Amino acid sequence: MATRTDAPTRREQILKEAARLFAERGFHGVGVDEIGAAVGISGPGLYRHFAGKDAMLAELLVGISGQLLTGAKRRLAEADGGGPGEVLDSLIEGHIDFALDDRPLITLHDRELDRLRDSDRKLVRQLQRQYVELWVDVVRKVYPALTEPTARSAVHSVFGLLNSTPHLGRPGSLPGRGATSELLHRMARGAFAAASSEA
Amino acid sequence: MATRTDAPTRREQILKEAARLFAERGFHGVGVDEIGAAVGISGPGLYRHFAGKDAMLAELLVGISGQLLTGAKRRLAEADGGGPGEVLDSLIEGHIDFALDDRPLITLHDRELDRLRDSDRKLVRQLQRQYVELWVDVVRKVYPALTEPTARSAVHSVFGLLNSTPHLGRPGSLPGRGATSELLHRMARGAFAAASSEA
DNA sequence: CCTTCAGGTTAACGACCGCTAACCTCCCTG
DNA sequence: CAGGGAGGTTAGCGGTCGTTAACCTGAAGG
Repeated sequence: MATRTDAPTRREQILKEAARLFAERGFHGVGVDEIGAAVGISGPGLYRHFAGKDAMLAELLVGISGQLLTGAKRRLAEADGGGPGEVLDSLIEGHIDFALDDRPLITLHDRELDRLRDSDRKLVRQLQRQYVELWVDVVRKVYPALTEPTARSAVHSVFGLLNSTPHLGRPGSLPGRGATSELLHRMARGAFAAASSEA
Repeated sequence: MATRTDAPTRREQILKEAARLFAERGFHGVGVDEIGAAVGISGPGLYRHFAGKDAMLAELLVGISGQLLTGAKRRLAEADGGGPGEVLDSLIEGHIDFALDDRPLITLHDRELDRLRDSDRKLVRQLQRQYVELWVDVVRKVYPALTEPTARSAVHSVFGLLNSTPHLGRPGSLPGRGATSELLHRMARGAFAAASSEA
């Protein structure tokens, strides 16, 4: 991934603001004029950069899913020397970083998927599924007692746990990013361990 | 709570279908005609039962928050003889039951709050806060090592975990309700325990 | 210096949507 | 058997919203 030191393009500004607004008020709750105003231009000016409102949402959601999957694959490759526990820790860390850095995107990720065109929705679903399966494989290596369907349920539930950051109040009310990250990490590991232990 | 054996009223039918549709496509994504069609009448007929579309959402969200809080208070009172661990188990069980039985409502609960009138939103937020504080108190009795802000973050995160049921696929793909409930329960306890353990 | 084009602008159209108005039809009750 | 209210219906109004059309402007390039 090229380190981006250059200023964000207009397209990127639009995507960022659109993500924030969609997350705050929902896709249908935000007008194109508002998105335009958020970047200093007016509504129809957006159409110089995107084919339509739907296209912005599609690019956002595909981007999120792809970014999550790509990051996970990279971490899997990088930590290949370590034990499975370290790989799982790396996956958890990556997901937490994403959830803390891009809260609006995390919110969108499981909220507005149905508004996509069929082809885009299928693509996003496929990327999501790959991401989940990647987690499931790692989790089952760390906790071999878990059956595959149970591991999948556990992974989804831990995603729910990690994605709870938007509900943790505005940054400042929570005890600092580092502490929050550590707390979430410990809880995720604890949840997996408990899922694996016999009833 | 009176045991309801009588048939659901038209109002209740409408609320149930509206909840399902709102959860599926978002508040702004559903038209009044669709809600009417879902109960066999046409759009404007709804206005014999509700002041408007907003009123349906308000009644749903206030109802959810109130139901959760009331149930939690009842469980707290009933299990007062037992240890704090049993009380926490009871709270977890109640929340899981609700999440499994009323998936659309759980989805709405943290998704459409901003569409409410100020007064309704304040009411819902107050009920939610009471519910959280009730959990925080119980959790801190079971895990005294937890500071209050940490316990609150942990509670929010466990809600995220328990509310993940809508993402677990349609009922049938998951290993049965009892097993799912037990898995979520174990994971929630494991997450709290891990939150409490030193880093 | 003229052209071109990227990236804006405002005006306006067409569709949709929440809601009201006006009307209809049972069913219950005095 | 009047009549009135509960619970529907359809027609239509008013506003909003996504999108397009038409036009403008400043900077780059030959």
